Amino acid sequence: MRHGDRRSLTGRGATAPRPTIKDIAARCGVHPSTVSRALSPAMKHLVAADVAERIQAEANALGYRLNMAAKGLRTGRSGLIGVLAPDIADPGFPPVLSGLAEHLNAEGYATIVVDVGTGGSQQDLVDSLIARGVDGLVLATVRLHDDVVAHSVGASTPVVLVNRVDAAGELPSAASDDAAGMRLAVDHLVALGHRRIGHVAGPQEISTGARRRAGFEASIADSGLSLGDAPIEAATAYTRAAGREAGLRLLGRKARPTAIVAANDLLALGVYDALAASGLTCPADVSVVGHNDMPFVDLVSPPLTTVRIAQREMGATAARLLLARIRSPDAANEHVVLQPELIIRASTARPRS
Amino acid sequence: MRHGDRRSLTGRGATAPRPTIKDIAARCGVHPSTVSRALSPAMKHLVAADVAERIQAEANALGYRLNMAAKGLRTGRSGLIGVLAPDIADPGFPPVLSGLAEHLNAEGYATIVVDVGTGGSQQDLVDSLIARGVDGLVLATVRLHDDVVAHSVGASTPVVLVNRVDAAGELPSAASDDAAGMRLAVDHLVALGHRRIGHVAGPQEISTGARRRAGFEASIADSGLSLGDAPIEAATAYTRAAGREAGLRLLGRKARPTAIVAANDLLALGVYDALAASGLTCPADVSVVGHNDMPFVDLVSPPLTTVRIAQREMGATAARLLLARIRSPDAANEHVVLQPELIIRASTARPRS
DNA sequence: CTGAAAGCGCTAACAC
DNA sequence: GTGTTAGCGCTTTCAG
Repeated sequence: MRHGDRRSLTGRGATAPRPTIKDIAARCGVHPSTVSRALSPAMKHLVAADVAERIQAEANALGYRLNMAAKGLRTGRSGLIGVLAPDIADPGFPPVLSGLAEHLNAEGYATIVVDVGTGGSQQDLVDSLIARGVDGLVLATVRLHDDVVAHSVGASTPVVLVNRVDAAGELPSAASDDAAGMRLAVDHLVALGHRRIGHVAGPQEISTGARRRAGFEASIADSGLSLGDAPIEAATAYTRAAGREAGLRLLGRKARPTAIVAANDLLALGVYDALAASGLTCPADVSVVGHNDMPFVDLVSPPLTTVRIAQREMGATAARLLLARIRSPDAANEHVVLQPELIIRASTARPRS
Repeated sequence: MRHGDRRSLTGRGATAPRPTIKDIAARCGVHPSTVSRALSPAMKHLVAADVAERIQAEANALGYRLNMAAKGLRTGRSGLIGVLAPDIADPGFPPVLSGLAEHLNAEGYATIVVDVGTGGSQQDLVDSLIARGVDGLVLATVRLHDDVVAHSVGASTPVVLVNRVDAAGELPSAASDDAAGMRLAVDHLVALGHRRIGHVAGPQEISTGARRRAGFEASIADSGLSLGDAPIEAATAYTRAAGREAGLRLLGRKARPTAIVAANDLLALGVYDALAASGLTCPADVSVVGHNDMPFVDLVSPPLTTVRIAQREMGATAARLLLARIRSPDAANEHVVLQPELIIRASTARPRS
């Protein structure tokens, strides 16, 4: 189908209204419902081949486009999926979104992404998405104990979580194995000879923050190290600035750690800032490990050793879970946990002896 | 308005259908149209205060949400804006999107973003957005000579361009002043003493690629340098890999340039790769300048000197242009050009004497 | 195989 | 101020 043979936008003059199935019906001398059938792949078999062809031709000539709002009103399904994103400018999120959209588009759904930063409360945004008739919701923003979760459980619109989970595990989710990621990081540092390893934790009301912290503590204990030699400072947000603050606090401790594992890459970059501010160098004085492997951390100085999480796959999985929920709303809760991978670069080295 | 006092999602049981104005009307003993009026801020003044209040209360109690599809079908306006993005994972785009969405949300519009990478042809995506009834379109993907532009001119759905322009300037646009940006870059290098300055150009079918190249040539000429000493290699795409290839070609020239200005930051990072592969160091052997100032280029090694473009403002401007177009479709074409700024970091230095 | 009729939820004339 | 009526564009029984 070439583009030239339909007049999509132009050609009808700037003011002509969009053609409807009625217009096509009139020109073909058939009833609108016949046009509807001919133009619907699923119902096309119910109409005579020659008639269907004539209708199709006329539709193309007119540049006809199905009105999804009308269809949605009639069928009760909009083909829209709402996505609540933490902050679209956060470099960590786009890959997830990309995996999500790709999967959803393939099934005929369009995604409408709302940045939580710019709007009102999370619940209001969810409500406005519901008002738009979304067939499902993907939340990438929930806190461990979050009102939206309570409101979403058993709701008529299916909801899945991505990148984060709720404390009670009441909603289906696709997330990375945070504990495994921290184990990878800690084991790597221990193998290098580090014995005093600090942690810049993420916000504790967010599952990644809490679980990575817990994973850190468990790994330290399992390595036979004392938790007393594993100081933790929690950052107030997943930002470079908050990482710097927490990093500074960690470096100010009496027994300065020889390595720091951060709950994510942004925090790790903040730790770089703290190191610079303290006149220390990485990895000579302090080794640093991040989490997520966001774009370009291989280019910073020094290139960041980090735990790579499967972001695109996480998005694709969330899409799959949501689609399953839409088809059978009462299916059991599935929590998909994706395995991370340690990417060793130049920010980690043996401690000074 | 607290969240507790409405039951939005839960509380009606998982299977109950969403309440409609009819339900509210029945419970309040009024006609549906009265409910419609009471719930519409613009029409509320037409209904008695006490009745309006009762209706509002009942709506809250029921967790009623306006059905936008139905409203849109009736009014012909969906409150949806379609955005065609080049690649959501490209770190340059999110700030634009963020500025766009913020502005649009404030006016009650939701944005539906489609990644051109994952779908079919650009025109098909536009058509599907039109089928969804979008009130306007923002294209961040057009090439200089692009069919979509021809199809969009005089179309019934307003279209604006962001970050890019079409060759004939037929559509309203918000973009950075590419020529001014290149002048900033070239002047800076000339002031440092460079006399052989190369350019890694972007794809020439894209306005930024073509205009930055033209701006580069003009600046070189105006600086009194010979174009013979200003070799240019065009990259095939705005990617780090393409930048590396083009950079390698530039560095392979007989008279190697002492400085390279890249058409964007991703290409500049590719030039870093090319330098590393050639055993050269930046800025000692070759200075590098990027364009866009995308997130974290201040952290790469060496921190990148680059031309900062006003991305959020670009998005906000595009939103403004689109809203203006929606209100008066026949307004004159406006091309807003935003001024860039040179951010000097450590990738540029005096040439070796 | 095709036509007729009804209605999804909402708004906007137009009455009273 | 409020009710009545009609219809946006589409799908889907139900007849024939």
